[in-house]
Amino acid sequence: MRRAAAGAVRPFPSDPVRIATFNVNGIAARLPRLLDWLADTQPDVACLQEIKTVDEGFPVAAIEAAGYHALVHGQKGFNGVAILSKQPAVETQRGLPGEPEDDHARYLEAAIDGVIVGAIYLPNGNPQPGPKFDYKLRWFDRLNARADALWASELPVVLAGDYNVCPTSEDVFSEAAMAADALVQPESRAAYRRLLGGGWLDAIRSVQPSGRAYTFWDYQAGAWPRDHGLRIDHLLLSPGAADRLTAAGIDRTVRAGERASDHVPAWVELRS
DNA sequence: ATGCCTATGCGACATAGA
Repeated sequence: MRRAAAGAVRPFPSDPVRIATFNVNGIAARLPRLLDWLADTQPDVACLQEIKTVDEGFPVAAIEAAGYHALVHGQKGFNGVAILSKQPAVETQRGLPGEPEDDHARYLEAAIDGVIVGAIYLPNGNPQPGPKFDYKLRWFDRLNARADALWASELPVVLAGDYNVCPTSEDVFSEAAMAADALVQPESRAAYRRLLGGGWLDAIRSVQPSGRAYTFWDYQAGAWPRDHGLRIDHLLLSPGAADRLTAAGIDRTVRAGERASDHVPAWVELRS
């Protein structure tokens, strides 16, 4: 398959556009793995979560050398999102409106090559019940409001990221082991279902309607070798994007690498 | 019931993750 060379604009406009999401769990610790993955899979857009650095700490030079522009919404120590793109990106939103005292860096959005791409790092919400879980649900409400506004624009939109929700029991290695976890609570699942009910397409499930499609394996308790995973990284497509969907997948083998993130990338391809 | 493991911070343990 023809793909753009690193650093070049897409030379064949008829090629599908690949848009990916990857929770790197620390850009500083993960840079070698990130660069390997970019070189191997050549996504046109990559939404990153948990960069765990301020904007000034982002390795812009290495990312540019790999052929990508970078938009960064960072934070000291934890959280932080970024959007990498081969084509120039125009930022359309930084943070979600609706809660001025919220200082977490969890949302960044840009227009790239005619597609609106939102990078999402939804709050984990543990322990639940409690203030962190309440924050998660409020943040989910704000995301739903943003999704409604984007829907109304009728533009092709991809909302990609770590949603910290296992949508159904098929997305959890063990419902019993996870029963008390914020990721599987009915309120969390209901908020995610509200997006789908509004018409957004869960791209991974649209190509693989059932069965395991995990994107996360804990570092602890041998979760990866036992395949005790979760599906929590999702790409939601508006109708304008869904109409162009040609493929979607999960780069599962990334989890086996040296000093891997606990998440792996997920991606979609949209025809031009 | 809890910790297991990993990353970050101005660190010599704590916080956060999921």
